[in-house]
Amino acid sequence: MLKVKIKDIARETGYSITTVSKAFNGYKDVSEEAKKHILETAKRMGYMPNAHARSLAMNRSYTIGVIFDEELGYGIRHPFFGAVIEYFKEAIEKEGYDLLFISKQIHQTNVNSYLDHCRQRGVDGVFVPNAEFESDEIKELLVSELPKVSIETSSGRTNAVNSNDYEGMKEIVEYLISMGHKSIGHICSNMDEYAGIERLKGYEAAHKNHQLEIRKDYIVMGHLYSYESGYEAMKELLELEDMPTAVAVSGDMMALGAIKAIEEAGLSCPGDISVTGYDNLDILKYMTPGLTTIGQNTELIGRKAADLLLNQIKDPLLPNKEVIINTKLYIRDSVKALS
Amino acid sequence: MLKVKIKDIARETGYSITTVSKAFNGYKDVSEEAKKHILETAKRMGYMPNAHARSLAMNRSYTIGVIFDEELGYGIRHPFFGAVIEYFKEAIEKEGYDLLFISKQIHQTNVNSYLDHCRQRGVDGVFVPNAEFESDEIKELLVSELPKVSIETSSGRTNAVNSNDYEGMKEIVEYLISMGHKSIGHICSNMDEYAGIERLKGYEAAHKNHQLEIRKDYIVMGHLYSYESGYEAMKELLELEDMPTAVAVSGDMMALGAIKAIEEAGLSCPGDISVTGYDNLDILKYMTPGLTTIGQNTELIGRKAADLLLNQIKDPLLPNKEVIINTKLYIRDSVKALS
DNA sequence: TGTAGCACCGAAAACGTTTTTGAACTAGGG
DNA sequence: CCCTAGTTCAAAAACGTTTTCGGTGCTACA
Repeated sequence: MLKVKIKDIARETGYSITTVSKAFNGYKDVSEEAKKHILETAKRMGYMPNAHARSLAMNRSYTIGVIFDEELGYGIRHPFFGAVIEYFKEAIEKEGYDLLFISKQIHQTNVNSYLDHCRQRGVDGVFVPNAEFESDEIKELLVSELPKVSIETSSGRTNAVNSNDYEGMKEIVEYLISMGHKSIGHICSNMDEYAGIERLKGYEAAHKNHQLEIRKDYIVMGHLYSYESGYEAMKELLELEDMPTAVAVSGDMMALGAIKAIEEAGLSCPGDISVTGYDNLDILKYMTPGLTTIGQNTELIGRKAADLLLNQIKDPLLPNKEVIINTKLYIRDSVKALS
Repeated sequence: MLKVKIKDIARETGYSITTVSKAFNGYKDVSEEAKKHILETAKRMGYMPNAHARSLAMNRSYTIGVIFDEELGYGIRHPFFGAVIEYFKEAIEKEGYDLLFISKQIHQTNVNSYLDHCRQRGVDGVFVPNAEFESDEIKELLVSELPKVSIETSSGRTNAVNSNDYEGMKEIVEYLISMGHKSIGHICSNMDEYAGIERLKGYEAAHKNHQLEIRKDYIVMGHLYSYESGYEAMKELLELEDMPTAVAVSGDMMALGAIKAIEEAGLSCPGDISVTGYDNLDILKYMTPGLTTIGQNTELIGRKAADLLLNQIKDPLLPNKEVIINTKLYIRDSVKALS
């Protein structure tokens, strides 16, 4: 009852297994009549191909593996990567692929590597959103022969899609400058990651472009984009004799923490100190003061990543590509104009 | 080079294919010596089993499908379901299963049903977080023979894990009452969903318990938990001659919208009107006023769902179960005590 | 009439496993 | 010395497809 297979349709229609299979797969050497007959009975009998058998025979699974390790333990809930993964998923689904989450464990096998797991599952390609989180595991994967695409890396080893973090931070700092700010602090994120490095460079570039001095003591480290680290970092800045009039923060959560610190010190944002964020979290538009920030185009990033990967799957000889997606400045109320 | 298979190990060790396979799968009829020899050469040669071949032979894929349709277009980013899926994923991965997202489309086949897709992919079980979103597609799936588990349903057709939405709303409304409030509004969410219905019941139960009148005009509909719908709903309440002193809102985003409406009317929360939310979004703890709300235990929900499903996969005769997970009240500053 | 080409079809090998069945051998008990 | 039971192994079928290769019959053309 359950499970009708090609053989059943062959028997029912009188054609051979070969012909039935061909009818499904668009081969030219099957007559219109046969094709119609086969397709109809297939439908009537509720036939559906067995993906495992198919993958085995074709060495092709129409499955994309996603490998997502990150330090915060957010997993899928990570506001940036979660969004990117969602859009990536939508894009590959449109092409008939399914998304498979690859874990380190695998059933009843002493395999403990992402790469092994991918090979075992026979995925057609891999998506590594957070490739910067460089365990040996990930490295091994990145140098493998599998078609793959990553986000926020730049190495030539993989297809990559990056946010233009350099320009993004440069733009928002120049916006601060245009609003009359001359002493601008920077709360940055981890310096072992693409994003953190690029954003700091952008901060510095904006200063150079406008002949502003870059002060070491105005640059303070945050950690993992957390609210708490933003709060602590801001406290450091507040202790300075000549505090900055504005702070460009490298993440929205950190910016919120920074604002909290400002308010606790009896000051106000933007009244006394202007603050900008980075990420454009969904929730921001509902908060007061509305945080001026840089938004990354997660939708385009996800879609573009899917593009690159799918293309390379279709044509494995395609060289790796890197594309850069522009960011966008969202102006709200957390920056005061200085006269 | 690439792809070493059982046959290669058989040739290398001198044992048969059968014995090699058995060595891997813990069969008793292979000597310790043989087993050791086989395992060692397998490791040396970098062997890994082909999951597709395995699935084909065993009719078992160690893959769980997740079907997630929701009306907001958030997908994975949905704050509640995203979290549940993440914890579910972690739980099944621990048992050696992988998570496969099931889309409606499938490669080169005119299949347009979730159920078909699941069968085609040969998943061992299905996770349907948002089963309440009842398209025919989903219904067809829910009555199928596949092991499955859902969230926020109650039908007996599937294993189900539910938040105790009834008790949750009852608790927070009773908290409002304990703070001296006697006229309490309710902004509710969609009435065609489990959560909306249960929460309204909880609101009413709290009133009955304390002999408070339930006023029809105090209950106003929100839509899809959106900020905007909360804003609009609150405006309706504000137009009443005798406004409530507190409003129990059925979702945090709607609550934020409600607060916005209150402030726009020149009133303050909690000064003039107290507001409570539902969901305990991560971001809330960083906002002012801190929203008093009910948190759902997404971690436990996800883990429990995994439990139920995995158990039924191991023993398909197991009857469907429903479990209820308790919620938790988070008291912050959006409720004023009335004297 | 012979032949080249075309349209249609099927046999069989291949994909890489698991699992059933039974064979060969060993040891132990009578 | 025979029989039984236990241990270790291998042959082969099965899982459900795809794909290569060759075969048949027909048409058209020289």
